[in-house]
Amino acid sequence: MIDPKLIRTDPDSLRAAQRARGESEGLVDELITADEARRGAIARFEALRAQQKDMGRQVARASAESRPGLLAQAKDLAETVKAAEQETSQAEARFTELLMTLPNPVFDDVPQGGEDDFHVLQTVGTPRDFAAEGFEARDHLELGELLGAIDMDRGAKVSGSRFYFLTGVGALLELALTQYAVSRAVEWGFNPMIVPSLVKPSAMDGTGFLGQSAQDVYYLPADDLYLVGTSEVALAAYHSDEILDAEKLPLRYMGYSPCFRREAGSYGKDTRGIFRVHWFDKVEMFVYCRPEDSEAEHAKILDFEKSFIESLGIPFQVLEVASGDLGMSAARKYDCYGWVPSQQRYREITSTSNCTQFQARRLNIRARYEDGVGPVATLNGTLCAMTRMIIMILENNQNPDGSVTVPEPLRPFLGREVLTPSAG
RNA sequence: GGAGGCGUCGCCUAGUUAGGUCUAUGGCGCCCGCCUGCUAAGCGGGUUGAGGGCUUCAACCCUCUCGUGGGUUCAAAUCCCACCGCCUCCGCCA
Repeated sequence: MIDPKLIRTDPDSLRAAQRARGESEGLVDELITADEARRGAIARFEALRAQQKDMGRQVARASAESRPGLLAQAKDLAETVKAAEQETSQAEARFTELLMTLPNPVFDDVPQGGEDDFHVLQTVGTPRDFAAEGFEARDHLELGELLGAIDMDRGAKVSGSRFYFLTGVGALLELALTQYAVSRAVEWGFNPMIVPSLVKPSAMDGTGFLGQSAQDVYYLPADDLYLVGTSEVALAAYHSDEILDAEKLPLRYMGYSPCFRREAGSYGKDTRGIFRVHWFDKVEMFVYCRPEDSEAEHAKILDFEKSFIESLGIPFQVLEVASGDLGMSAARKYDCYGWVPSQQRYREITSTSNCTQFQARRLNIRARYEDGVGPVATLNGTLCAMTRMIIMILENNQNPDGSVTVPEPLRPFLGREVLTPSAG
């Protein structure tokens, strides 16, 4: 069930939003036509149905003489009702189909353009000058191999390209990062959740991952299940078909799960190491809130991300992503890009999206407000994507001998201050 | 995987064996009122939810809702089919 209020609100701003994304404005007109058809069909059907019910009562009470005549009438009516019912369900299906293809309207002040038109909002920290320190920075894979932390060769042997094993201190590092991330999230009031990474099509579609990004998703046809690319999917669908208590908003969840990505469009890109892999583990933040609070909640999530990255001593930039690169569900998106010394540039480590009411409408998540029932807003944000964060930590904290200094906050969880190359 | 049982309006529950004011029973809980110095008890009333219409609000009207989706029928909580979920037992397994 889709909340039909969506397209009655303001067709003009929907058209503008479509323009901003470089998407078809005609879709909006089609939607409006489909909605009118749908409403008309429903009204006709409901009226007929009322008639039919009334007639049913008459038949039940009818005397033996009047019964046959009434029955004949009722029979005719039943056919009309059936036809109207079919028309209604077709009109509904058409409307839903169109609505599911409509991306979330982008906020007006989002930078226009595509992948390269992001705005840099902030730069935090200063990249180390390795030349001045007298040595050349190793990349994360070289360091990982020296430390006995990353094994790509056997990853490829066992599972194929873009798979890895984290070994020894590598495994310990991920576990420590996980513990640290979870402890911070809990401290900030997020309810920790370990969530399924296989979900039904309704969950995948509801979160907006079966649109343009469908080719990036693993699908298990034998079971009609999808492997999630982020725990956002399970966390969003968690409250699907529910009416939440507005008093309890915002609801803040932290999800931990493996994430699977086919990386279909990225052949030959970032093939070295664990930067771009088919599977990684991630601690994710997810928030349900009142629509009018979504921008404030978004800012909070971004602050949490910044605070987490900064606490690990990684120089980074905060970007606001441009309209054409937002994906289907986001009305606004901020990415944090961490410094990668071996590449001499900033690369994505976190991403937070304000999906406003988009996912809530598709997943039928509402709340009971003072003035009635309506959709909530949903937001998500990366707290710690393990592989990317491991890269950042290894490269930014490396020493000339190939050892890596463990960032202060991780030490209690890792039980050591420095990772040293293994003798063998 | 095999066998059996069960899904009713917050919770429990009647109704399903002969389909028809079921326009869903009763209890608990909750809400309002009465009573009371206060509380409890007692008494009276209300209470499934969603969508839409109308509307200042309220009232009122219509549709849908008995796990979900189909089917049979003039008419389905009730009959038929499929699916989903839960429980018990067996097998297998972490």
